[in-house]
Amino acid sequence: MRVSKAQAEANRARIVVAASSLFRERGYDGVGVVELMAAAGLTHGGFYGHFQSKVDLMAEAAAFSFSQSAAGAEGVGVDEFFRYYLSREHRDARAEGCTMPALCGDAARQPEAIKATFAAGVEGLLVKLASALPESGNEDGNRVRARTIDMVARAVGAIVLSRACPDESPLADEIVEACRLELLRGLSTPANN
Amino acid sequence: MRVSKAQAEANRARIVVAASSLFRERGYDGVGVVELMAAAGLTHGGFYGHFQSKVDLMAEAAAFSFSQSAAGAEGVGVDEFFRYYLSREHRDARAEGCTMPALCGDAARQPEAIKATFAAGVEGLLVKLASALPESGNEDGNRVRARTIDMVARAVGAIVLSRACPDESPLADEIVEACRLELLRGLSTPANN
DNA sequence: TGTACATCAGTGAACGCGCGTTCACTGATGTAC
DNA sequence: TGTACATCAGTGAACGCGCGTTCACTGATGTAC
Repeated sequence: MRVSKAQAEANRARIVVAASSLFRERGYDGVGVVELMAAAGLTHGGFYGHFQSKVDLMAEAAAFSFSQSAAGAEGVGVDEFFRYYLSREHRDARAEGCTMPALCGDAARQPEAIKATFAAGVEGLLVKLASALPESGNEDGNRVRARTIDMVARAVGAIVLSRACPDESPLADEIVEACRLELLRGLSTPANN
Repeated sequence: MRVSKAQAEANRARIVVAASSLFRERGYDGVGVVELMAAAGLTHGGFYGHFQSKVDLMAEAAAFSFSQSAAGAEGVGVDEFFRYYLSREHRDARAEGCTMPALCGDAARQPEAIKATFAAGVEGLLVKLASALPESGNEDGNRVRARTIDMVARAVGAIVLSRACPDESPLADEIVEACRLELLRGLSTPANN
């Protein structure tokens, strides 16, 4: 059942796309190779023709979702970015949402290759946000960088904490809302201390 | 090989203590019942005499580590609390550190009983911190609560992101340090916006 | 352009392994007399 | 206080299951002539 080279490449791409969603939704240990391949319309035996190992796909899926997020955030203001990031919609959209709150906990226990992919994803987001931040005359680059890191940590932490609470619990909603308000407030009155 | 009632109770407690560390270090899926029991000096067969299921122990271990953290933070200033929380020591001490950055990602995919335990742990920390916060005349209770939630999210997010970076990478250290500085700065100049 | 054949993407059975859980058994504890 | 026996905490073999990975095979693709 050989398949054209173009078809094979498309199949491979479909595996990566499906994996990036399934992993975000259920974690690296929560999805097996059989299900990963089935989600791309294939059977599991062909997996090792495309990837060296499951860990290999984990890294590639993470890289894909980071680049996808970066593309999606193109031309979006910092304000707008966090307004969506810290929303109930984003919290509930695990499969399509940001990879960081979905998989950083898992990534921390994975091989260095995966952690390197995550670090690159974080760095990419930091650079993008820092450059999109409204200019503030009396701030040096270090301070802008520190504030950007802090904002990302707040946003990731809020989603992580909110998702760990029972579905529909008041605390889950309170967390994303409090963090959104506080973060946006800080954004409108930049570094005055 | 029956054992005295007191001994059995002590054994059970040792299982919970060992589990709370092992789960934090390697995640819920990363430690099996055999290893959990071995860490308490027992064999796996006796597990179901103490707990209904592995999930049961997961909830109990989380409750234990939250109450342990609460006891350890007794009488500690907010300032001092976050100074340690956002340190490389804490980031590297996964097995003994805060349960939130270690297991919230896993908890999000677990049954509601576990998520309820996490929500209770978060709520407990929020109450403790809010009451320990230095009084600020012109802030109402809602604002204090929101700022407390925001601080916890920042701290948890920073540890989560830092641990997802390769060990010894500059970014891993930069994240905890930037967040510590920003958070402490905000603490010393309370809500002026 | 048409034919003959080598290539190789995808299939599905099979591998060893560790998982959570069950259960018949052991033997010290705790109780009844 | 001492003896006889029921209780039950802990043991370790066994269960079915799903995991990541391998491999002999199939048959359409792509190539050589």
